[in-house]
Parts: sequence; structure tokens; C-alpha cells
Amino acid sequence: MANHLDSIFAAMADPTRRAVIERLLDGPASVSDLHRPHDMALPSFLKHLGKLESAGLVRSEKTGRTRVLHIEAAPMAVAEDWLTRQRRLWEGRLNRLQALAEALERPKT
Amino acid sequence: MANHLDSIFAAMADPTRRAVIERLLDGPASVSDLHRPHDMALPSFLKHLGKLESAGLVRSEKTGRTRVLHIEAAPMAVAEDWLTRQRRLWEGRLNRLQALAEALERPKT
DNA sequence: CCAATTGTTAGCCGTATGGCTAAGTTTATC
DNA sequence: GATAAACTTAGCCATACGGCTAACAATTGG
Repeated sequence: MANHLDSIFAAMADPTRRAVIERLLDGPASVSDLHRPHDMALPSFLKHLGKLESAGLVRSEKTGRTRVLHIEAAPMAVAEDWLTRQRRLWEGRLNRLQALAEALERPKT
Repeated sequence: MANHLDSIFAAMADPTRRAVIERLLDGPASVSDLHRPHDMALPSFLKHLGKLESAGLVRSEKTGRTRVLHIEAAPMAVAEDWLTRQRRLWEGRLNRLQALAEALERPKT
């Protein structure tokens, strides 16, 4: 739930990690399941999973010899909220500009 | 408008750069205006501006000896859209799971 | 013309990132 | 108990990142 936008955005700034997120939206999966479609050595891939997990986007639990990961939706919402807020501010500014322009078009009302 | 989510998300993964974005939502500003509130040498700050610009989040134009920057809203929308899409998929999955759970609760309808 | 403003370029520094291989650990499975 | 499966750890490598100082333009104001 924490508010480290830094690591959340950073985690999403990589196609491999975004692909993992998309895959996990469909349901939990093991490390090797997640790894399979990616043409990359396992240890490299594990680093990506590590970043997703330390950004809080993903949780994992190990049972037996396999580790299963599942997505954690809240941090993505935090990022989405930041973006949405910025967009609203932007739209608000556009509206004010438009209102100003209209006011200037009919100077003597 | 392009789809380089990598550089867009990466650009937003830094508090200095997010602060610049927020500032620019309020209207265009020169390099030194943008720099003033940040306790950082100008050249370091310029690198941040460079990343914002090469991610397409910002445009700039130099007139005389000052360079004025203004925000470019579209790329942020691209990022927001990606996140929104993921959230919808996630919510869809939750709904399916809930429907499944309900179906299991009344086995003989 | 001189000096101050406003950027810009070059280059250094330490750390982080994203990839690799090799070797180790912990369960299953036969 | 040996082998295979599924990670995990350690360590190397090149490049990128985020900061700095110093020096170099290029305008503009006095």
C-alpha cells in the first residue's frame, strides 16, 4: 500500500516486467511458468521478479521447491491515481484557458 | 504519441521529474524557473529535463537566451491507459472468481 | 564594450541495472 | 540414495543513472 511511486513506476518501466504483470492478472503462477516465455537466463529473470516484489506489485510464497507469485493490485492503483490526478489538473487548466478565451471574445458583457 | 512505455514510465520514476511535471501542468516555464526550487546543480537538473523531453512528456523552445518548456499531455495518457487496462482485466478476473464462488454456494439451482 | 544571465558541454564519480555463467541448495521422484 | 527439478547465490560485465565541478557559449542590459 505504501507510496513509493519511484519504485512502482520504475518497476513498470521494463517490458519483461510488464509482461509478467499482465500474465499474473490472469492468475498466480510459478517462477518457471513465468520464466518460460522469456528468452533470458533464469537468474536474470529472477532479478525482474525481485524488483516487482520489492515494489510491492507482486507477492510470492514458496511451498516445497516451487515459488508461486500472485499480483498485488493496490500499488498499480497508486500509480494510476497519480496519473489521473495530473490529467485532471491538466484538463482543469485547459478549461480555465478556454473560459478566458471566451471572456476575451465578448469584452463588454 | 508513440508507444515507448519504457521511457514514459522511467521518466516518471523520479521525484524531481514528477515535480517538474506537476509544475508544468500549471503553465510553461523556463529552465531556471523550473530549476529554482530544486537543490541541485543546473547540469544535473538539465539531465532530468532531457529525459522528460526524450520521453515526449515535455517540449521546449529556445528564444533568446532562455528556453521555455511546456507539458505534452498525450504520453501521460498512454501510461494511464495501460494502467487502466490492467486494472480492468484485474477487476474482470475478480468478478469471474466471485461468480464462480456464488455458483458453488448454491450447487442445486 | 563589459558584465551579468541563462543555458550548454565535457568529463568525472559511485551506484544501479540488466544481462550472463557457474555453482549451490532444497525438494521430489525413481 | 541417486537424479532430476526448481530455484538461489555469487560474481562478472557493460552500460545507464544521478549527482558533481569546471569551463564554454550566447543574449541582454548598463
